[in-house]
Amino acid sequence: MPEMPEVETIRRTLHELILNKKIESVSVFWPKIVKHPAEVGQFKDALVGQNFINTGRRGKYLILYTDDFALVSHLRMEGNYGLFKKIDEPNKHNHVIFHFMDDTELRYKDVRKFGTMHLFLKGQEFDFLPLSQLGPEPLSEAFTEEVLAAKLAKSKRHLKTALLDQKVVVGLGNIYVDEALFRARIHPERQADSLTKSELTSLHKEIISTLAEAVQKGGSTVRSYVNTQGQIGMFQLEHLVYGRKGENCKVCDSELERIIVGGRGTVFCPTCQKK
DNA sequence: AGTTTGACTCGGGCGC
DNA sequence: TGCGCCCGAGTCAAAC
Repeated sequence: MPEMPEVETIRRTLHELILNKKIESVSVFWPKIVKHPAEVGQFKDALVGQNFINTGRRGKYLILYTDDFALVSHLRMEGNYGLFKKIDEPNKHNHVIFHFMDDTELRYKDVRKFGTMHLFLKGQEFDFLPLSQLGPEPLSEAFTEEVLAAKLAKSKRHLKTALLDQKVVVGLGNIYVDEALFRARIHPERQADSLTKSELTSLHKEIISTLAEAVQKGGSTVRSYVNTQGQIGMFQLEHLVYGRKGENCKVCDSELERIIVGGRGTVFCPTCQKK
């Protein structure tokens, strides 16, 4: 479940670990993870001799930059990276390994194997899917209330569904969308184009503050997530609704309900978030 | 064009 | 204990 705060935390902790590491070879044990280039052999060959020189993030995508390439990595549910000694015990869920010239290697671990990797020539990564169609970064100046309002005004979908659409704004997944909607006191099934000006103001503000706090707390550990240093996040302690079905609302003491919105489990407070 | 549906990716966990 | 089913997150293509 890495959403934006978890991916950002992984990026920050990974950055210093792999900076200036030179790739000697790459092993891919589960080729389906590599979506581009089409041939896994090209993926591996291209990276030989490359140094990791920077890291980036776009929405929930982690980007690892080498001298000539951009490796765009989506962690989906349980993907994660770790730096290990080559002599360290292997894990059966390590599907891609970047072997460095020294005695270390970067291991991509993914129990569900849902994650994806795309390798592009540096500078071209934003010209193709999966990065080419993404909406604004929620913690950037591009994400204004006006931009959010304009996108929602064009949509008759449920508000929650619209907010999970990465063309509207990137980074929100099932955890943070429920948290932001609760903080803004708006029902997840409100029609996206029905929000009042003050609701839009509140929603915009709460999306930003929820994500910013979550980044600051190192993300949310719900089941398996840890950062690259093996540390869990702390924002799950701040969750007001996600994973709290049947528990009492921390604001009004009502019992929190769980419904399905757009096929996604959704927890909200029927008193604080009226339709 | 906007929206919905389905496909796709799997192993863990649960029910029987 | 073992088997089979289903859940879950997110994206994208196809259908509507």
